Amino acid sequence: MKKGKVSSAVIRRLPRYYRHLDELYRSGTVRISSSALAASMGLTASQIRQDLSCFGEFGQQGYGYNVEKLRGEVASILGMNENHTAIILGAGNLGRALIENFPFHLNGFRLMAAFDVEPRVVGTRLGGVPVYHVDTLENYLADHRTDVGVLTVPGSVAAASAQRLVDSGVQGIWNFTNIELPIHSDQVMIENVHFADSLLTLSYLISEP
Amino acid sequence: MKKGKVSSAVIRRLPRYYRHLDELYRSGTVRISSSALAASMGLTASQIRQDLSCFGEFGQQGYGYNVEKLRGEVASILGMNENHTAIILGAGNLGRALIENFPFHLNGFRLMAAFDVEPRVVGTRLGGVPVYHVDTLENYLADHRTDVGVLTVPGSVAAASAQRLVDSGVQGIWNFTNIELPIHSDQVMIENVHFADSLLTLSYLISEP
DNA sequence: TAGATTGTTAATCGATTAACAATC
DNA sequence: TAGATTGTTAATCGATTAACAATC
Repeated sequence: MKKGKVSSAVIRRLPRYYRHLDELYRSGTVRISSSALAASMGLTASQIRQDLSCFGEFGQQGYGYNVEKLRGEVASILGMNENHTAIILGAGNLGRALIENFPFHLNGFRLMAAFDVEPRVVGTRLGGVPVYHVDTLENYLADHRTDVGVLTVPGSVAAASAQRLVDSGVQGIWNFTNIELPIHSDQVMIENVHFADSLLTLSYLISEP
Repeated sequence: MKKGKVSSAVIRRLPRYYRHLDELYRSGTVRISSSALAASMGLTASQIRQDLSCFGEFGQQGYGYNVEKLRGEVASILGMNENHTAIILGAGNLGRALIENFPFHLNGFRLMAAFDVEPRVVGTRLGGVPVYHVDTLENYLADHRTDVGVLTVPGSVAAASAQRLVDSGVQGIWNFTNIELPIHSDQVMIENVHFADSLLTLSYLISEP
């Protein structure tokens, strides 16, 4: 039964469900029970059933879940069928790594353009994606509906770049800078990928008790 | 008062505390109260005091916390003073981005070496870090105490590479591949940076209600 | 049908928040 | 001293787990 508000704990688990279901699907598994999925993911069957019940009834008593169907449902819940568009700000090493290696299309996104200031890269294409000068960002965004801006600029210009994205009306920012963006708008969702936080967590875990 | 077991929710907040305290410190702030810190981080003062009390008593009634001291305590809790060493497997785009741009030393790590198979890069240096052939990995690890292996190899060799790191006795793996590593050892901590999970979370948040 | 397994309600557990005595 | 703020204990809230009737 569709509920109003889904907790952030559940939302954070959804991509993992998708990943596991996709793997099961590609390995040819047709059906799976909540307890089998739980065992393979290191969760409890109860939790999986409870999580899924936030969005609907996808299983069948005595049978379990059809893998292909459930995978599709989770994809749909995640918005993977909504033809999201993205642009990326910053075509340095990390930006290039994402442009050339990250499979945006497998996650329901089309990466439409990149923006940078470096004369050697502006005007070229990286992995099929055109690179424009960042001065033309607002013009581009006015003409092309863009859902997400990927932020891989230097920290020194992160806040200003984010503000430009917000002012141009993007819905989400995927932030790879080490800055806590000073954006507090209900209109814009911010998802941070803080490498340092991740490494420091690992540092804690391997350190002296 | 030092407690036995610290919840993972608390651990995940520690790097953020460090980041904010470091920023306060560098901006010249000398003291801060739990409520002021809470306001600036979007938490409650209660939570901050509760979190810190897992590790000791760092404040003073009527005064609050000395920023420099608390920053140092959190750094120490995170293991930032333990001279951790790391190597990186995979010097492709993403690997290079980390080698050249990620400030390992600011997080208590020294990045000692990179490993790859590509003849054009093996034998060179990237950002001051020597690149060796991955065939020499075990020899290197036998001779150099290494705490963390950073995994930026293609997904197809991720599991095998991780196993080699584990067999050579690293304590932690910082995993950037999109694979859920099939390592289940109490000896090795794994920290995943799953880009796709992060983007799909954002996808959910900006999608139709 | 009998066995299996769901979706959901109730019970438990853990994490966050509130309150306050201690004290700088 | 008086005001401020801690560390900690108690209360609340939310998330996870257990149990079970419904049913394929």
